[in-house]
Amino acid sequence: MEIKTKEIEKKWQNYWLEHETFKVDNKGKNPYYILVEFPYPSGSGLHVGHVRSYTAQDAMARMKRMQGHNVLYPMGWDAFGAPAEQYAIANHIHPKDAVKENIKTFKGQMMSLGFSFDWSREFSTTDPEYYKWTQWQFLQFYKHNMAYKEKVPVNWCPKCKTVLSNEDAAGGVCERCGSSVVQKEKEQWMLRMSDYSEDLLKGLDDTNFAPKVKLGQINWIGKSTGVELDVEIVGGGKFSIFTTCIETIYGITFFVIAPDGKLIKELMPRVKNKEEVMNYISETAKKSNMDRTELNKGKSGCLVEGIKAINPINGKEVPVFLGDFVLGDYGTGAVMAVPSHDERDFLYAKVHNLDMIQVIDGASTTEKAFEKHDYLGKGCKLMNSSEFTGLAVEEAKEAITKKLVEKGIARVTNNYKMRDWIFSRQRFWGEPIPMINCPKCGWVPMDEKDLPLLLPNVAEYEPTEDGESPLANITEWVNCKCPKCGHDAKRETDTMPNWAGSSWYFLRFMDAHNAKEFASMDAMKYWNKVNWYNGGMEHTARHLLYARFWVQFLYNIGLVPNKEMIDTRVSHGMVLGSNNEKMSKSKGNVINPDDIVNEYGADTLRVYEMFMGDYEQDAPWSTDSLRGCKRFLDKVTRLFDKVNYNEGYTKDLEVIQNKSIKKVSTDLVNLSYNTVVSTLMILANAYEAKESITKEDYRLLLILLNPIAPHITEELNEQLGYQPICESTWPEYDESKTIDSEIEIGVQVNGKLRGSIVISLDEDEESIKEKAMNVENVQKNILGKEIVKVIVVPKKIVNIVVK
RNA sequence: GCCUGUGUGGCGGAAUUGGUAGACGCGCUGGACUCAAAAUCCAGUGGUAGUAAUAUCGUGUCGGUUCGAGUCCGACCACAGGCACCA
Repeated sequence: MEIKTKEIEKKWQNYWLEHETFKVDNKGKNPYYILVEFPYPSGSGLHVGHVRSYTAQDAMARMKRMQGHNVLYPMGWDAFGAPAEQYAIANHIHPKDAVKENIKTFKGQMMSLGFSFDWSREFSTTDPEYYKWTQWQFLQFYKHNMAYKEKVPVNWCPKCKTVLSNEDAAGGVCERCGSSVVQKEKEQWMLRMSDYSEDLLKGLDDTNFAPKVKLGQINWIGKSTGVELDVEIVGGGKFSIFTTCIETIYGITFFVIAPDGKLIKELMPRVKNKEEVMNYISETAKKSNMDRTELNKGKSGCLVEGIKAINPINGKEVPVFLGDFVLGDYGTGAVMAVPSHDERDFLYAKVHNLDMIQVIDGASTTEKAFEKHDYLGKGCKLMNSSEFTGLAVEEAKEAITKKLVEKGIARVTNNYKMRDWIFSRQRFWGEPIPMINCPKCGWVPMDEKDLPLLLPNVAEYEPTEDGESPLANITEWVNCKCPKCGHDAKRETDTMPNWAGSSWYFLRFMDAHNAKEFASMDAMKYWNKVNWYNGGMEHTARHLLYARFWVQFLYNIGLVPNKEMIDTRVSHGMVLGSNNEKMSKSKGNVINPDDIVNEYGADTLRVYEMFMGDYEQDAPWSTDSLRGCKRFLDKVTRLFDKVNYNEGYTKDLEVIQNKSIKKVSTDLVNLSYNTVVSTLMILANAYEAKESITKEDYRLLLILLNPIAPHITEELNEQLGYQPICESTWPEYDESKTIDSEIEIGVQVNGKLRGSIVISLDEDEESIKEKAMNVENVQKNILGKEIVKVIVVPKKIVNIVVK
């Protein structure tokens, strides 16, 4: 049998397209929704990493279809974002044109790999028919008081001239351009995501996310339970602090407040060293949160002269400091400092030469101790704490809380790390925020019937110097009438973050061309949930949380059928370069899937990417291993010439065939793609060892291999004279035929392997023992020794214990 | 620092509930076929010793539990990713 790879791959890709093999309707039995993260269509084309996850889910989709499921496996484009905008600015074209080109490239590449996407549901987040609904949903957020505009300290990238969310400014550098991020105050649209902290936490119970994914979400939400405590200021006024260690309250020797918070502004009139304080505040403003929290181990800060605070438990007056390690937007923006029992406070106290009072006995308070982390005082008792002295830490926590709560100056509260979602971007290439600023009415939402609010059709634009969106310069676009009073007004020029469109795209796939709604309730009820969502680990915190928040909001206003619309979430490892580093142009280790498809064929690339390693772990590229997969497919092809004219299956292949069906069927849904391939290699090897095999033997191998290598298997199957595999059913296995009648088990003496015996499945223990004892090498090792006991583990092992 | 992963041959990696460690593939060595090469096929391939049977060591390190540990427990080390003076 000779196979012309390029021709047959094209042939079957056309067949699937012409027959609309993978197009699904929103009806029928067993709906099953498999989703892979849709790509950002960058200028560099499809990455071999995309091929890995798309192939994996494609294989699952193909099997599920053959098993009788109505499988939705859609694909689209997440095409708003900075790179397209920057490319467009540099080349003086409209980003939509650049995006159109890139999508064409991506789609062609995907086509050449034979993915079984339902292309009838394709869309891009940049299509006006799509972003109309993203804007519409924003209006729902606004109308339900979930969107608001507020001046907040934000991360500012001086190069991109835009604000970044905390997530985007990780490491103190702009995720996009690498410039240092500075802090700046700016009016931003915000979504009240923090209102959903508890729901987002609880909702995880209704999902089947992988444990590490759930943990990622939990850590991001960052719930902690503690006490919010009112602190009086000498001479009037008060502020609040949040602490999780209220039991150390007698150890307070100072308070620290955030230089970027509201409190210090309020106190300013009473501050004696205004100049010093102002200087420190402006110094802090230059730093990103990362600078403040990580790099500044020196514990910078300054005393706020003229302000003294009163420890509410004992009336003691202590000084108040500014310290940039306290963040204005977390907790209350102020902390109580107990240098004896908190490492951070300890270091701060050392630098500023402040008092320390030990209040937990046995928890030592030296630098060494903090290094060894024994300052938590677990199981230790309180000291220097008035009537609470002698209580264990946990008891004291409860008792002190009770007393303060009864006094009406403290509340038990939960605090969450997760903040509201900064939803504005000062960019051109995003969904325009459909809000109008009227000098008379203030912010007025656009009329829903006027959506979509289209981006202007201009190819020339630059970011403004003051950081406004490029849209601000396009006056004919900006100027409009107030929908409420008709007065001259101006549009919001900020656009949405690129997370917006991806927060609900999986809902749109359920009903991709609905012109009346973002998706009909009927369609969403039919598919019910995304059964299986695959993506990169880097998206399991941000994107997944945004998407869940978005869905929960839609659920609360009655627009989606479930509070969680994604059931299982799994993540895959990266495909690294052959040098074990991330692929990048600068490192010269990039593999272009087109080259591989051209030289070896799509099937070979698909098999290799499944075989390259543990799907959930990173794996380096190896062209040698790829060639091995090509050889495997050649071997499968050669087996065609072994086919005889006998009916049915070959009897003595029965066990390995049933084993293979079982293994492939289960491994394909357990992310064990690499062992699917090895199982099929073993099956092919077994076939090869035969003089000849039957048509049905051969076809079984082809069907099992089809999800991973769909082209070649369809072709060989057709040559055999069968109907296409994609229109066939998946084989079932007979459990009783998956077990060999005779198996070999090891024999150990004192836990060391000394030989092996072959036993039948129903062999009784006595007979097994006898066989084990008679093994020559076992005899040698037990000679002259007392047999203490003989352990026989059925079907596993025999261990003879001697002394 | 914290959280989460991951450490198994020359390489990628296998190994349901603890039960013959290294499946499968790559690479390498030797051989067959060939004028030759490619392709293919056959044999071998964790280290050490030995012609061999076999012995011994061996799943990041050190301990422990067990008849038996890659797998369980306790300390630690290294690497990767994420988060963070989070009070």
